[in-house]
Amino acid sequence: MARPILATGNLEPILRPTVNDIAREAGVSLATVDRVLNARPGVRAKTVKAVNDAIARLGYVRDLTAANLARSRNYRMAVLLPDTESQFIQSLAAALVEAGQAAAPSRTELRLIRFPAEDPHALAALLGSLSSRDLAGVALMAPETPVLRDAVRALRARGLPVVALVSDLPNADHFIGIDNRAAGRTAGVLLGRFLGGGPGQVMVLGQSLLARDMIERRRGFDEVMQRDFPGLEVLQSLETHGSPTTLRQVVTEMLANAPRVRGIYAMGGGNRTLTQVLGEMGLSGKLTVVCHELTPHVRQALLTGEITAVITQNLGHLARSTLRVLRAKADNQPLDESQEQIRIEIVLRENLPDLPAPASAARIDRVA
Amino acid sequence: MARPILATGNLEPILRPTVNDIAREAGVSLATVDRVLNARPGVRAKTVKAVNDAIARLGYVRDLTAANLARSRNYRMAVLLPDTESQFIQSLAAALVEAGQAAAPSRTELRLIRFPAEDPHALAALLGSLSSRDLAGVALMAPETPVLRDAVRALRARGLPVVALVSDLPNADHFIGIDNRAAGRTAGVLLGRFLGGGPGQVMVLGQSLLARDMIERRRGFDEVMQRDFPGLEVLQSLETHGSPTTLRQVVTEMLANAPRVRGIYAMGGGNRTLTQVLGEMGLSGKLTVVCHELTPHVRQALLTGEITAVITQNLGHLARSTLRVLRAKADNQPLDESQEQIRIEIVLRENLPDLPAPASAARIDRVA
DNA sequence: GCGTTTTTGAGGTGCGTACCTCAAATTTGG
DNA sequence: CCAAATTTGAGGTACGCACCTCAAAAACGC
Repeated sequence: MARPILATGNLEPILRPTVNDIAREAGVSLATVDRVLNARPGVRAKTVKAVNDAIARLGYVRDLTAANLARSRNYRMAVLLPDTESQFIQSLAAALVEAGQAAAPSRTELRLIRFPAEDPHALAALLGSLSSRDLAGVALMAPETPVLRDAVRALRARGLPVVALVSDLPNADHFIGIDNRAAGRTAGVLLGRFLGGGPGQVMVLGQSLLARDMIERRRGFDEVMQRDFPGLEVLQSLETHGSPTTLRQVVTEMLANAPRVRGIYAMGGGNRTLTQVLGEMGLSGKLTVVCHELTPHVRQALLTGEITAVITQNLGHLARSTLRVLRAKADNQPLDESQEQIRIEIVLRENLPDLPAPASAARIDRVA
Repeated sequence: MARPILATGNLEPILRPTVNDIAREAGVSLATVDRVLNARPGVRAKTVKAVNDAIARLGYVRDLTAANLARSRNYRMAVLLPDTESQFIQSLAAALVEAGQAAAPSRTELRLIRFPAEDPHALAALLGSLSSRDLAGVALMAPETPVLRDAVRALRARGLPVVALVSDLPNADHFIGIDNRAAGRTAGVLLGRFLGGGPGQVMVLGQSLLARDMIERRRGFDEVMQRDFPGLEVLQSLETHGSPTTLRQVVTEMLANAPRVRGIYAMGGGNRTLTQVLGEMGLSGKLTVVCHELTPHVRQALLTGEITAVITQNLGHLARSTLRVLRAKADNQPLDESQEQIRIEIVLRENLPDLPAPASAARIDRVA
C-alpha cells in the first residue's frame, strides 16, 4: 500500500538561489522581494529594478512546486468535445480521461464536457457560462463559426486560456493537432507511390468539405498528386455528411461509374462503413486505401489488409499535450514547442503499435 | 524578468486527504503515520495495518512535490554514450542536454558522460565508479558484452536503476528505444511497395552485424521481404564497420556486380558516405533508398530525393522519456507505458517535420 | 508486580513560497 | 519643516510532508 519513496540514498544538494538569497543580494527585505515577485503594489520603481537585477544576477527561478504548494493551487481544466459517437471522438475522450487521471497527482483535474455537435449557439452559450473562478483553462474541438469566434474571444478576455483541439481555431491561444495540409500531402505520396504512379483513378471521401481540417487535407493531397503523380486521375471529392447511408450510396455509385479506381483516400470518418461496403462489393484488399485516425476498427482493417495505410496522430500524446499546454498557459509559462508538436504518423500493418494496455492496471517492469 | 504566476483567480480547492486525515481516520498520531509511510522501524504490525487500512479507505496518495520539497530531494542522472562522432550520437546528445535543461526546474540534473566506444572494460570500470550516493539513476547506450552485463548487475545491486538506450540490454531495468524488428519490417514494406514488388535486387548495408539492434532490423526486414515480396532478391548484408572507406569500397563493388539493384536498405550509420558514393556514380534519386535516423544530413538528402524514406525515432521524445523513466524508477513509482513507448516514425519528404527551433529561445505563442 | 523493552504521542523544525498584519522608516506635498 | 502619504521591514501563518527528540504509555519478561 504505502511504500517508502526512495531506495537510493539522498544526494548532495544541487543548490539553487531562493527568495532569501534575492533579498540579501538586493539589500531589501523578504517582504519586498515577495511584493515584486507577485506584482503586489506599493514598491518604488527603483526598488523593483534592484530586485529584478538581483534575480537576474543570481539566475533565480521560482520553485513552482513550492509556490503551488503554498497557494494550494490546482488546475481544473474543461475539455469540450462534440457529442458525436464516432470512434475517433470516443478514443479521444478516453485518452483525455486517462491523461486526466495520470495528472491528478499534480493537482490537475480534467472535466470532459460534451456539446451538441450541430448547434453552434448552444456551444457559444456553454462557453459563456464558464468562469475563470472555477477553471484554469479550456480546450475545445469544434468547427469554426462566427458565434464561436466571439465566444472564444470573450473567454480569453476573461483571462481563461483557450486551446483548439484537432481542428484549428484562429483566435485560440494555441492549436494542438497535426498539420493537416502536410497530412494530406503524406496521404498523397503514399497512394501515389503504392500505386506505382499510375495509371488509374483515385477516389476521395470526406465528411464535410467545410471543416477546416478537411479543406487543408484535400489541398495538401491535390498538391502532391498534381505535381508528382500526373498519371493518376483524382476524382471529385464525395461528401458523406457523417451519414453511413450517404456514404454507402455515393461509394457504390462512384465505383460503378469509374471502373479504373485503384485507390481511395478517406479524409474523414466513416471508415467502418467504407470497409463494409468494399467487402460487400468483393473489393476488400484489392484497392489501396489510405485513411485517417487509428481507431479500433481501422486497426483491424489494417491487419486484414482492407486498409493499406493510416495517417494518424497519437491520441495519448495529444491528450497529455493538451494538459501540459493548458497548464503552461494558466501559469503564464513558456512551453516546449518541440514536445508539443503532434507528429503525423504513418501506420502500416507492419509498424502497427501494440494495443495500449488498459489504463488502470499499472504495469510492473522487469525486476532483477 | 519576474512575472506573477497567475492571471486567473484561484479555484475552489480540490480536496485530497493528507497525512493528518490518515492519523485521525486510523486513530493514531501523526508520528506513527509518518513511521509507516516512510517505513521507519518501531511500529507494531497491528498498527501498521490500521494505518494502511485508513490510507486505503481514504484513497490517500502522497503529494510527491511536497515530499520532495521537504526532503530537498533532487535527481542527478548519468547518461553514458559512446564517444563516437556520428551525427546520430551528436543529435542524441543534444536532445539529452536540452531535456536536461528543461527538467532543471523539477530538480533534475543530467550528466552526460562519454566513454571509449571500443573498450568494454573501460566502460565497465566507469560504471563501477558510479555511486548511488551521488546519482539517482543511469542511462546507457552500449552494445552488450559479458563485462557490461556484470557491471550493470552490480549497479542495480547497489540500488541504482539502469535503463538501456537505443539498443537493448537484457538485464537493464528498462529499455528506451524502438522495436528494431518492427522497424526492419517497416523498412521492408516501404522498399517492397515503393518498388512495386519487383522485379529487382535490394542491397542491405549495416555497420556491424553483431549489435543487437542491427540483428533485429535485418531479421524483421527479411521476414517481410520473403513473405510479401518474393519478386525482389535481397542481397547479402554488407558490413561497413563504421568506416567510410570500407563503405565506399563495398558499395561500389556491389553495384558494379549487381546491375539489377533498384533499392538499398541502410540499417546503420554511414548515410552521409552512402549518398556521396551514389552521387559520384550518377545514381542520385535513381534508386529507392530507405535508411534510419533523421540526422541533419538525411533531412537534406530526403529533400533532394537522394533518400526516399527514413525510419526514425523522435530523439526529443527519447530524451524526455529517459528522464521520466529514470525518475520513476528512482522514486519506485509505476510508469505510464503508453507515454514511454517510442514510436517507429516513417519520414518522407512530404511529412518531414519542421526543423526544431534552437533550444534556448523560448517561443512566444499567439497573443490576443 | 516490577523493571525493562518496545511502541506511541506530542511537539518542534525545515523545505521554498504565498500572503497577511502592523509598525517603522522614508519620501512627498505644501 | 511638518504632517500626510507612501514605501519598506519584521514577523507570523500556512501548504503537505520528512525527520528529529523526548517523554508517556503500553506491552513484555520473569
